[in-house]
Amino acid sequence: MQSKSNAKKRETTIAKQLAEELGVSVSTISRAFSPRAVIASETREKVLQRAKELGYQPNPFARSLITRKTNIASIIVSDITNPFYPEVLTRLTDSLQELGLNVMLFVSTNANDSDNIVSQALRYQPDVLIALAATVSSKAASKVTEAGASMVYFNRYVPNESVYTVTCDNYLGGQVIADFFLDNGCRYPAFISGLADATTNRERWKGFSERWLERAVSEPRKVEAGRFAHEAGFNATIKLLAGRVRPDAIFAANDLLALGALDAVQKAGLSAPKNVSIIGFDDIAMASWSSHSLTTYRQPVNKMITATVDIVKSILADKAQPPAAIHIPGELVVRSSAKIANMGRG
Amino acid sequence: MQSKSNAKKRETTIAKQLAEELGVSVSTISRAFSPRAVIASETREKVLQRAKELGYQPNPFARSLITRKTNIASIIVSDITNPFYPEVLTRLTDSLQELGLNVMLFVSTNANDSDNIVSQALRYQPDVLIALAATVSSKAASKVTEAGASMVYFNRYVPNESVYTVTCDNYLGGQVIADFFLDNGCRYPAFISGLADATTNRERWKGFSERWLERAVSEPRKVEAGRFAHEAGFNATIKLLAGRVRPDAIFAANDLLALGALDAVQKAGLSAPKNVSIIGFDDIAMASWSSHSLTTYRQPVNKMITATVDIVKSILADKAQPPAAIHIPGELVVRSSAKIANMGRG
DNA sequence: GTGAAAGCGCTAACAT
DNA sequence: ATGTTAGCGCTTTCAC
Repeated sequence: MQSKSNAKKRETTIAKQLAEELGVSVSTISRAFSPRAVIASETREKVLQRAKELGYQPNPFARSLITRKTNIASIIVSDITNPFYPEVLTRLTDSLQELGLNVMLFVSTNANDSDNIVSQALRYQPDVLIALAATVSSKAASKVTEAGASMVYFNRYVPNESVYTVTCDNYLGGQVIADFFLDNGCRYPAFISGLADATTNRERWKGFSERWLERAVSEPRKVEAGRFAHEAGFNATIKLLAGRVRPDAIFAANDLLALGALDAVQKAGLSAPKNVSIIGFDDIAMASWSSHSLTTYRQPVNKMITATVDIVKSILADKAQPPAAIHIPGELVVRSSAKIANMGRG
Repeated sequence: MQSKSNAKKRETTIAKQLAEELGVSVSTISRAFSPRAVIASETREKVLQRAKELGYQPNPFARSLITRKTNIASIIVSDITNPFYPEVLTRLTDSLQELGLNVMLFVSTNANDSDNIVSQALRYQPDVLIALAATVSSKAASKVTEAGASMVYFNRYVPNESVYTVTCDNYLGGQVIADFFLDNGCRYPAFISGLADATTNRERWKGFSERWLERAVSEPRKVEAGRFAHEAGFNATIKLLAGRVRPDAIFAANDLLALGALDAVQKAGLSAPKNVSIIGFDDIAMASWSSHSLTTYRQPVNKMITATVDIVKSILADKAQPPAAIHIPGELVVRSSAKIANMGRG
């Protein structure tokens, strides 16, 4: 049957053609494409130019079969409904591309799947793996090290394991927000928790509640929204407002939850910051829209990406770098969803 | 220097080990992993099980070097600030994974780059390329065909070229929105245009303006926002409202623009739908939030993804499938940002 | 500085 | 049903 459409038959490979046409050997062609190979620069020029005309580039599969470097970075994400991540994903990919890495993308839809997805990713022997907002089981994590690969966790922290981690300083963020509420006269704080297991969620709560208890007697309430989503934040807040003591300060584990909280407050006939102050976490684009004007703790995306890329570079250079956890401070962006006390000047 | 960290030295390859241990040849190992190869099922079982224990999987590079199938799908995206696309990206990736394809991700940051990015993608000889919300030059497009690969355009239309295209029926959407405005008594329509070159943008405007002119005498105004972004929609609307004749109906080329328009209307001391009706396009998650409650034309994401995956399947099965353009109708989701006329019943 | 030869890990004829 | 052989497209010793 084999119709004519099977274009790739036997055309003596472009590389060989090229070699013949230029009167050199295939090795020379190869050397022309290896920046560090010894070759007369004129020869290289000649080869490279003609190759460009022909649209020839060395086959990366054949190449990595022998070099044992794939130039592949695998990014593993779980479901990214949070608008914070798409930007991170594209910018990270862009940066990695500039490093000469090609990105393979793996999404793990349900948490159970993550182990599976990791071994899938490992098949391509990536030079480096990056877990983006994905929680990876320690079983899967050890598979990675077994395979001799390195993994960088972006915005997830793996406790008790020696791994590369880049996160915003979530604990500090929680503290800063507690301070802000306290400094501005709030008394009855509540925390809306997103994905309970996520380390981001836990650290933010930890910083917030610990700082609060250091400075005040009241204890922050905590309500589980279950997910990082607008609707979840909305529902949690409705529940919160129906309680006996209405909170006057709500810290939501991320902006999506906080925006849900804002809507719930309005739905309840109240308003922020008049009746209740609301602060989120991330500083996604929507937070600054005038319809929301959300006070939030901004994640230092640029620095986080730079730090990640630096780690990747060091891994590429020498796998023996010791893993380190990097926590980068963000900054509180004050908008109108949280009240500011009238404090006398001077 | 070569420190000990260079874990991969010479361990006779797992495949050979396996073969020896099981007393079979490497070909048999290979056959066990080829679902359609002839091999005794017991032998296969035996191999597969032991392989699993050892964590062995065939090296995809070596494999595709000979099979000339890479099992790779390359997705090319441009900057995806529109929250519509992350979801598409992850779900598409997920579906492709289920098909046994691995996804390579390429982002083209500035438009000039797109040609470059395409040839980058082509190096890996993907079984199929998918352009996601990315405008690819026809030069780059022909490179793809030259390389014997197939490309599917998601939400972009390439005029005058025979390619695989899956889009929402943008023209129809524009018409439906014009009809809605007209049926509900609007008289002075305006269109907020996003990325002027994007085919989505153009088709929506075309459907909208043509239908309007069919049914009414007034001609829709059109203002260029330049990008698909909240701020751009905001600014465009401010300009629009400052004009001599204030529009009573605004169709924004996508939801992000429409949400910006909503904020601008409020900023101007007006309100939707009282003073002006606003309709967007996409139905992103935020559109349904009570703080926005945006009437919008919903893109049939599920169907669009399914259609794309179906095309990919057919390409995988036989490259000679004739290219086709698929335009899938969406549906108008009526919320409170656009007024509904009191029309008598019965 | 360059060519010849070997071989990366695998699959696909061709035997048996 | 399985083993043997050849070779995918490249890089890398090793000669020269």
